[in-house]
Amino acid sequence: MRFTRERAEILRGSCSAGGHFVVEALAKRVGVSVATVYRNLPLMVEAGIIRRTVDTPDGRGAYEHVWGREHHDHLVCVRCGEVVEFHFTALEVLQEHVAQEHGFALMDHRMELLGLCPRCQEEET
Amino acid sequence: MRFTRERAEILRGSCSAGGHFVVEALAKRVGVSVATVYRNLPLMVEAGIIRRTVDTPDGRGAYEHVWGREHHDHLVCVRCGEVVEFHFTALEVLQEHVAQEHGFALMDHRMELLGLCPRCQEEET
DNA sequence: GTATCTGCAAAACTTTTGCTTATTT
DNA sequence: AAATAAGCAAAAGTTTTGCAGATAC
Repeated sequence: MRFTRERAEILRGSCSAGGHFVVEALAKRVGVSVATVYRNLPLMVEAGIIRRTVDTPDGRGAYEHVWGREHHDHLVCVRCGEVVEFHFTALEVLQEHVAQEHGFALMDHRMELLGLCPRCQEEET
Repeated sequence: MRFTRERAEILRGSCSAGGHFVVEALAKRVGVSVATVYRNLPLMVEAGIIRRTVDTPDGRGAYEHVWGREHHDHLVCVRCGEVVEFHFTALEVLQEHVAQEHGFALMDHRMELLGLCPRCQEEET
């Protein structure tokens, strides 16, 4: 496993822009081909540096950089698309509880809360 | 908004097979073109009859029928893909709490717990 | 009868892959 | 030097769309 310029760029690029990205934009931003990004993403996901999120309403894969960051989940505004990160330990404790109740060994989770952000609620008049 | 044979088939078909489906399979099963399924899904999602889930590890859109069913979320086995539905009110209460804390008007959520199902844990020897 | 819907085939996109050239070690 | 990685371009998939013919109302 080599440490190439492209991999360095992908890592660096995935940190900026709030850590959230879609493949095409990232590739363009850091000047690496999409093929290379697509080939490397699974490795980085495997390595725990990046994880796949579910943020895009359209079908595109969205990812985020999680290297050295606290785990968090997302609040997403269904109107304007704003994404707010949150972390709430009690939720995770209950998730663990549910998993155990069903005999599952919990490894990860994905959670998105969908609603209207404060700004869009006002415009909702 | 007309009630066509195709729409009836899509609704009927979305109930069977455990209520979970991907578009191509549903279309084939009920004998309706994929184009028609794709055109109708958004309407049915809007109507609250169907919702988009996140079950497929590959990029395909997965859906489930939720008409008259209790709300639930999913435990997914990362090895064999088994899906178990669960509902745990306390989790939802906390989600509402988190949303309010950020000023969001919560409308929906998606949650998947990923882990190893009991059977795959045994084989994990 | 007319407005709405369906199916087909083409188009638009996203993601994967084969192969050649470049680069890391 | 050898083995791995990148880029390009083609391929494989999924989802969307234009249009002609069919259908519900």
